[in-house]
Amino acid sequence: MRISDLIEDFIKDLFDDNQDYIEIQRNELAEKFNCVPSQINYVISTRFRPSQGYYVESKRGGGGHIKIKKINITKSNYLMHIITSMEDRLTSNEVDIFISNFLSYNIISNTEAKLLKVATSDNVLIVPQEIKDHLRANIFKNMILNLVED
Amino acid sequence: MRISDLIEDFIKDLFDDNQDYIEIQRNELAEKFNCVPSQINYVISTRFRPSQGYYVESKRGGGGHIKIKKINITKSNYLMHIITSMEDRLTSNEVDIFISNFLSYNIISNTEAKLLKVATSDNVLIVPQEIKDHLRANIFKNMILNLVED
DNA sequence: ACTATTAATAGTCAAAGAAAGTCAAAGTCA
DNA sequence: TGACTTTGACTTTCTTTGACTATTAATAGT
Repeated sequence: MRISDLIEDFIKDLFDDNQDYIEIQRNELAEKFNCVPSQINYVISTRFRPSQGYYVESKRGGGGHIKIKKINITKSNYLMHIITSMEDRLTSNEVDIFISNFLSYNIISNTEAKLLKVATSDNVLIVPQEIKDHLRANIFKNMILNLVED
Repeated sequence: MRISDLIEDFIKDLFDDNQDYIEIQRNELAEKFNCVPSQINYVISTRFRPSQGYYVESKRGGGGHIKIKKINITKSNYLMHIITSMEDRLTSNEVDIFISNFLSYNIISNTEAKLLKVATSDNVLIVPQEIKDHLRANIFKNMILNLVED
């Protein structure tokens, strides 16, 4: 498994039920995973974006830290937030993150997750590169929209 | 025996009874068989198609891999039969008919029906007419494939 | 107290690395 | 000859690394 994935999982595990935010120290975490500190930034910027339901703030200097907040949600709020803040292009990587977030928030079922994943996966969308990410975003958005009311 | 056949057999042997999917690394496998990496793609695209009961996804970059999922056909002959006999083009009308049949046989839930419908609907598939029905068929097949085992 | 300096953090960005994908040409075989 | 297979050059995507920058807190000087 990739280091970035391990770090992602580690951070997500830090959230327990009552916490809506967690704090980490970049260097400490980097040391734990034996990577360069900037890899933590990479993980955060690819997996904890606002459009993925997270809000991040940080402080430098002594006692500095990175604070990651989960946006507070009901199912339909959350999905609507995702839809409205989503770009009109999506890579399959981004979709993966969305889906894993949806699952960890328990707002979709495993079957629904699979269907979302399949309908937007690179192998299935047999169209030219230039339009693939746009098509993917469109399919994804519309599918989610249909999950909102359930 | 052809190299492609050997690779095919090798991959199929990786599935043992409890696994429903396996992961390979393209370069590693190519090395094992002393062939160019792209031959792995050839094998996958000719021998592990949806109509043959396989679903494939992959990831590039460090830690990348190819994941092949095998559908357990005995569980749902009906859907598998549909998939194998389906043309590689589908109009949205045809999709509607399939879906309503699935529903009346209680093979899929209402939510699943909605997701299938949306992901293949004309408005959502923003691609040129000439390729729309083909894309639709591909999405539909792969989605159903992933419903087979639930 | 007020300021200057140093140490402790975190951020940025681009290059290098590690996979996998594509496509078409060349080869093989019935 | 025509379908299938093999090959390889080129492309794309994602991750890892590291040099350099920016900010803040702590500490030392005045």
